Amino acid sequence: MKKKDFRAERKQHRIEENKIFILKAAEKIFAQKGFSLATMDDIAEEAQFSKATLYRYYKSKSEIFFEIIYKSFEEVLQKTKKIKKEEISAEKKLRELIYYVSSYYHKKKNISRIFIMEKSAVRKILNLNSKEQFLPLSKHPPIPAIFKAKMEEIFNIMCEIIKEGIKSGEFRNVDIRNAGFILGAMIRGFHFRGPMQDAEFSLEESTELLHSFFLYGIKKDRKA
Amino acid sequence: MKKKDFRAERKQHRIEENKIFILKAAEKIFAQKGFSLATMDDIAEEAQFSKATLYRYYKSKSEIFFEIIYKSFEEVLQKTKKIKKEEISAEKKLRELIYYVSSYYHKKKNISRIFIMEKSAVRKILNLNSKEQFLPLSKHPPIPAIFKAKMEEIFNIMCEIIKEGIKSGEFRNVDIRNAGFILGAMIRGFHFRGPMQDAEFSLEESTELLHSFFLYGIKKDRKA
Amino acid sequence: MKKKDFRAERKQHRIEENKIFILKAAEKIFAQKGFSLATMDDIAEEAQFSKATLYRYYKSKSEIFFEIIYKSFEEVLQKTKKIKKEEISAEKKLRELIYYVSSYYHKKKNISRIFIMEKSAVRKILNLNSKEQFLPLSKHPPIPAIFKAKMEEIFNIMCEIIKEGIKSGEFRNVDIRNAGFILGAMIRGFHFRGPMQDAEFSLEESTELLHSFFLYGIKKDRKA
Amino acid sequence: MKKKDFRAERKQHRIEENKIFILKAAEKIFAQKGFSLATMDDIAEEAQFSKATLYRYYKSKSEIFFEIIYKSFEEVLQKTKKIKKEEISAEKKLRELIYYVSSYYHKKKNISRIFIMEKSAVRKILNLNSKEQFLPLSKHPPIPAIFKAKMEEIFNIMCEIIKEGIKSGEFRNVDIRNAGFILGAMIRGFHFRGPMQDAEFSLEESTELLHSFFLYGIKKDRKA
DNA sequence: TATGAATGAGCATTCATTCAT
DNA sequence: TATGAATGAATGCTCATTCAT
Repeated sequence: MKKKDFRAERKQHRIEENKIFILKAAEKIFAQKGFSLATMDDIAEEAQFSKATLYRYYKSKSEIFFEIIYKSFEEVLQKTKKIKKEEISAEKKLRELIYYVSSYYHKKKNISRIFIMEKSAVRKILNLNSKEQFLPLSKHPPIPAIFKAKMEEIFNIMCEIIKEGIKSGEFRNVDIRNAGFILGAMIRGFHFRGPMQDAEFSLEESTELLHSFFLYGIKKDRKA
Repeated sequence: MKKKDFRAERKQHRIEENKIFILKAAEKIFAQKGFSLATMDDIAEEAQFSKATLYRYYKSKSEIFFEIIYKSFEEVLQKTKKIKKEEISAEKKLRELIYYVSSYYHKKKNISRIFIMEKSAVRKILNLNSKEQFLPLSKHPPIPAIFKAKMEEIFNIMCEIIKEGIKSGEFRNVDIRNAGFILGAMIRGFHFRGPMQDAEFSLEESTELLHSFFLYGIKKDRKA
Repeated sequence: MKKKDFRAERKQHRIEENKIFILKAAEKIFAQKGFSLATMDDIAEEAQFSKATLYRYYKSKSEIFFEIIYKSFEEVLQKTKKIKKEEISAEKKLRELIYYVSSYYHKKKNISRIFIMEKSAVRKILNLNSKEQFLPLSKHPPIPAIFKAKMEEIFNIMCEIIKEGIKSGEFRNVDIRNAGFILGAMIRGFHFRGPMQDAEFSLEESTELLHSFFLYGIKKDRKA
Repeated sequence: MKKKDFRAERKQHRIEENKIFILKAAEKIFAQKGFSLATMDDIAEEAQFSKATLYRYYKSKSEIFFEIIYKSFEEVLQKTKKIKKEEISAEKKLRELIYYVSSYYHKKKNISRIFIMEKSAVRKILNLNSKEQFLPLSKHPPIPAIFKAKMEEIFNIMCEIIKEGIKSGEFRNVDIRNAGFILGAMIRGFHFRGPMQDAEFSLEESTELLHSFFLYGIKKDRKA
């Protein structure tokens, strides 16, 4: 009995490993080529599996991409939650947030690019994966909803940190959601430069810069 | 002789008109579908030319895209120069700049997305225009000097406006290029939200928000 | 003006020719391999066009097959109508009918095989051409009215010929539709032998045989 | 020793059972989808075995199909022989034959369709069983003697029944083999209607119809 | 010049079959 | 023995680009 359990477990483990391996390979390829230009052959070669094998693990190219994005979101959400709970000043939380999101963008720069940018590709992907949306077939709930929800959750946490700062008197009494928006935009925009702006900042420099400008602005004198 | 000149001129004019017409059509399609998903058939249909005719005017799909981007840059550069020369405070110039760039992004949202984001599409595009280059896959493609130059020119103008503000005492004594960077990032990031964030701001609201946060930050108290 | 008309006409003609050429090639291939085993590559090679060109003329493999069947039906229907109108005895009409249908089966043996036999392939084909239909999987697919109508028309003409014969006193007073059914079955079955029955009859022999056996089944008066 | 024998026997028995079980499943799937469209996955799922296990019992998809057809033939042959030996009039034997063959077609409708119709599938199948043969594409494949022999045996029995009838004065003095041919054709054609002819006859009705039409074609003496 | 026609090179996906445990 | 995993070889279909008129 035990043996069998172990075996099943190991098998499950192998499957999980392979799926992750494929995901890694796919991520690399997607990052290099974007969604449309990436081919299953590329991914297969990178993953050192045959193309057909890819299809044992994932139903389609779209599903692979979907999975990558999904895991990304989840990861960011978890980390963001953790930061929020720490017992430090709002300003410090902000810094940590900026640092983490920056590092995330740094790591996943190109994948997130695709998601944020290849608008109609993404639309296609999500449509394809949710044509059967009227049937609760797969484990993933109706697609756009889940992403939207996760995005909002992340955004809300950002807002709450800002709120804390206002309450504690650290921050001005700005519109919270607008501020959240601006912060998100700054970080995003900072890491999504075009293919020709190559000024390089270290993670620390990036964080420092973003943090400082978001906190202080550039105006010399301020009324409130 | 004169007659011929006129004829040639008119012909040249017609050609120019057609090229622009094609560009407009292509822009619309690229905006809708991104680079990879847009087909020459789509563009031809939109432009009401035959596909083959497109190839009379442009060597390739890539070249069309290239041309669109190129004209965009030129337009932004001219406008930016104009703003700089106006006789108003740096703060006001900044506001105008934000307003203009925002409106630009608004108009060309999807096209600029593609340029900024579809990294390997861009690589492909630009390669075609300079076939001798075999680039390493890992880095930004070596961009034709012309683009780089234009970008820098735009960026420099932004920096000069900030510099003016510092000189005139309007702005804090921040690092100019960093500030320019942050400003660019904010605007860019503000207009490049993912496919599911749909908060909408009017152009005026956007400008106000960006301007205000860039100027003042969110911190309540400031030392310098 | 005239020139243009001619040109357009000639062009239209060329298109029609090519379509027919492709159809011929496809028919040959389908006959050799059946629907599923026939590939677009096969057809393209046979037609001496590139595969992509096939798709200029027909939207899909299914459509090609569909077209072949459709034209077949039409041809048979026309011929059948003509036979019915001739001013000869019912018995002779029957013979002509048998002769014609036999020659038709002979020519199109394998194509008609596919249509009559590759049930689920046909279902697939026809579904594709009429997506609006949601069929129960268990039964015959609701076929485009057009096919059903044509088939019935043909069948009805057969019945009418039999009816004529009964009225004229040539035939026994059998159930007309049953007799029609049997006649159809005889001819069909005669020409659809398995892949290992290779007794060969000439067209005349086939006709004679079928006619004689069918007739002496329903003929009222007989010598021997 | 004895023990071992039992074990071996039981094992053999299990194997036989499994083979039959697989055959049943395959038959169902083939009937639903035809040869080409049926996948080993389908069959495996239906048989509740793993795909690989199928290959333990049969070398290929083709072999499975082959086996199904083979058993069919054998069954028909046995039954036909039995009918022939019965001590009843030729007319009655004919009726029994028609009844049995009809019921057989009814049961195996789709399988027999495939065999009779999917010409090149059959060629493929049978080739696999005799790899040395490279056949011209235009003609019937050289079929294993065994099939041909069985078919002929069945056909011969039909002929002999007709012969009996002629001898006994029940039937006209027709060409025996031709009559056999026509009978076969009638039954076959009756049960192989296209996908759109859906007149339904009960087994009894079918038999009655076929018998009556065939008989009154060859019967010497008739009342009406 | 303008364009309908033609195509080579791909691409996502499938499936019969083999392999390793 | 039974099977989950792996894959080579296809296959239908697409699309940027070229050709011929």
